[in-house]
Amino acid sequence: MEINVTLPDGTSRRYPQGTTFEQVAESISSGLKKNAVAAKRNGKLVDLNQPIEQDSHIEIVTLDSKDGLNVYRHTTAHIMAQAIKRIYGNKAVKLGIGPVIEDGFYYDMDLERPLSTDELEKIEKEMEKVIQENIPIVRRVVSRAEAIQTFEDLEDPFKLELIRDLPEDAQITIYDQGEFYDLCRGPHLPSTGRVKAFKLMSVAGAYWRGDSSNKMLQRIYGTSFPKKAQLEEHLHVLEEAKKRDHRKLGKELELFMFSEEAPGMPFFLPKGMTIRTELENFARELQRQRDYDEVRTPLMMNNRVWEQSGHWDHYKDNMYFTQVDETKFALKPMNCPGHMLIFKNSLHSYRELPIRLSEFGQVHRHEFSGALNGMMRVRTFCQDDAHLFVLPEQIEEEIGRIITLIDHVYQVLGFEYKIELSTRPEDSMGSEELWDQAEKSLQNVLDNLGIQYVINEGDGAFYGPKIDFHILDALKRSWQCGTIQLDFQMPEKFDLTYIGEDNQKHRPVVIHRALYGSIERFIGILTEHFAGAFPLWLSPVQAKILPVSENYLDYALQVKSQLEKAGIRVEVDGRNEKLGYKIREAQLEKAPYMLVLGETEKNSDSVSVRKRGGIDLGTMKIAEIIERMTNDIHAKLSDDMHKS
RNA sequence: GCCGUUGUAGCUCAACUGGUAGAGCAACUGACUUGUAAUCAGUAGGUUGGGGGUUCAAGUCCUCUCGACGGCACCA
Repeated sequence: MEINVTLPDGTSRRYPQGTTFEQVAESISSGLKKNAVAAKRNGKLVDLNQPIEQDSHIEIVTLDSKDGLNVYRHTTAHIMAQAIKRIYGNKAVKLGIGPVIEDGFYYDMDLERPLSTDELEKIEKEMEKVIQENIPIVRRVVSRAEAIQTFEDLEDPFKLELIRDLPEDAQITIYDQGEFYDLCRGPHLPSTGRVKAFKLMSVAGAYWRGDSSNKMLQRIYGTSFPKKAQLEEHLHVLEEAKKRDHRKLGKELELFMFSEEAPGMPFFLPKGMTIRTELENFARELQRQRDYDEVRTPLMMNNRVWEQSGHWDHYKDNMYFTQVDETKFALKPMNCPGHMLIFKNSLHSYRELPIRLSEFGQVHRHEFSGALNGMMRVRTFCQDDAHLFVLPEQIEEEIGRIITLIDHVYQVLGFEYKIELSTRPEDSMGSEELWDQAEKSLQNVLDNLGIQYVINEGDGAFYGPKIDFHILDALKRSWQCGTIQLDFQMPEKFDLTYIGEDNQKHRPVVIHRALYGSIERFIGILTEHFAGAFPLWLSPVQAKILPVSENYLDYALQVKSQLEKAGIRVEVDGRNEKLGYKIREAQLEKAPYMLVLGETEKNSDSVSVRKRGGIDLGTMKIAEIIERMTNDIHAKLSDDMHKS
């Protein structure tokens, strides 16, 4: 009997019933057979060696596709599990789950003792053997009873738990791979010999099923690629990312530091502080133009404020407290309550709204020690925060204006970004109606502006839904920075009112927003994004003046003072060193401009200009270089955006 | 917080199985007076993160503790 097989391009072919996907691939071309790793039947991934019993839409999955790569990596994970069981004993290794992730795979397992990094090499060697043996990988459908029996015999509690949780009608499959077998949905490569390049990356602890009340298993991370060169390339990219690590660059470039005396709390060094001030002033100026009023509120307030706002209920475990004169105070973990108190400080007419209060507000949040990470995750940071008190009918327009503002900031810095809409979390405050209304408004604004976004279910703040901005850095990593949150709760909690046209009290709506999010973290992101070579306007030292010998120090200082008068940040390297040495250091410090001067320059009121990266702009008059630099500084140009 | 790794001079790193801490760079001093990515010589620099223990002897072994790193969990 023959069946009808439809291929992705719409053509259909006839095959005898029971023909395998691999045979179909072979019938199309031998190249396709060679590249095939799995197949799709009516959109569902299946093994190549499965027979086709009915008319189907099929697709041969090759290594070039994401699905193909995932199958390849998943098989690598099984090979790793097999190798580990060979080394440490079949029953001594209890397997958890071993899925594919972004750049590779991992397998969680319970072993008697912790694995060391040296042991990874041993495991890699054994994996190499498994691959050499080119063991066929065979799918086997089993009954629930058989499956339970199999893993009871193996004394593997995790697999038994997985089987127990499978739906009643689920088809249970086991993949056999020589002496090794594993509960698995599949599909897999036809045999172990197909894996060409892999590497085990690291071991780490991971809770069984991601639940911190469960046992901690050992997770082994690895990756694999169809070609050795691709693996090399991947490892190279990781190396490059390491070079850009903001913790390393922050130390080398003297931007910020950390001390044991204040874990997770950054110290800004003079150069880092310059960057921070520039970022703040940039935002400050944009906000000034958009009718924001800047304020500053206390770092700590009476605990009852936090009880009133709901922060205490939701976040007391992450707040810092102090007690003075019998009064319990809390360090602010957010700025909103302070701004609510400012709003309440006076009576407001509907004519005044929207009122936009901004603050560079330093907040403290007690993060778990294991969560800390350089500037990216800290225990104190500055939010470029603002709260907009608006009439209900002003919500959409105000949000639209904030979106435009954030877009402008990211464009100046050269960031692409993505938008997410986060909706009501489980642990939320207030009525369902208000939440629905708030979510609807945010959605409306985005839809009306024709903005693409994805919905992040249940990820909103406890007091309201939010629009999050995720920037993509130079290495295409995504970071949540800007945020716009719509809040009907705080106005209730603080009983905020304005006097309406009808002379009655009405409740305003609050919009929380941040452009950078955390300034500390944003600086960390910028450091990695620019690999420390900040755009001119952000550079701590914009020009480094390099006299060719000590004899020209006086002239160097003259030039310095002229540039300083023009508002340019300059340093003179007056040390008794050769020019090449000073250039090398200025380059390592990533100064955007190096101004070399000696006899010729001194006699002509000029400097010899070398740009960061070695581009020689030749000799320029002092006035010329000042004009060029001040123009670029004001235009906030990035290196790659410069016209000449 | 949990699992694992780790902590030596300002920085980057060395010191075999326990035998009394060393190099490069930086700093300082001097010589050279320098033209586009490292001039030469000399000097100084450390209770080996901190506490306790084992030992004739601890950077090295044990223990407690603090920090950092890689993950997990958490992330208003």
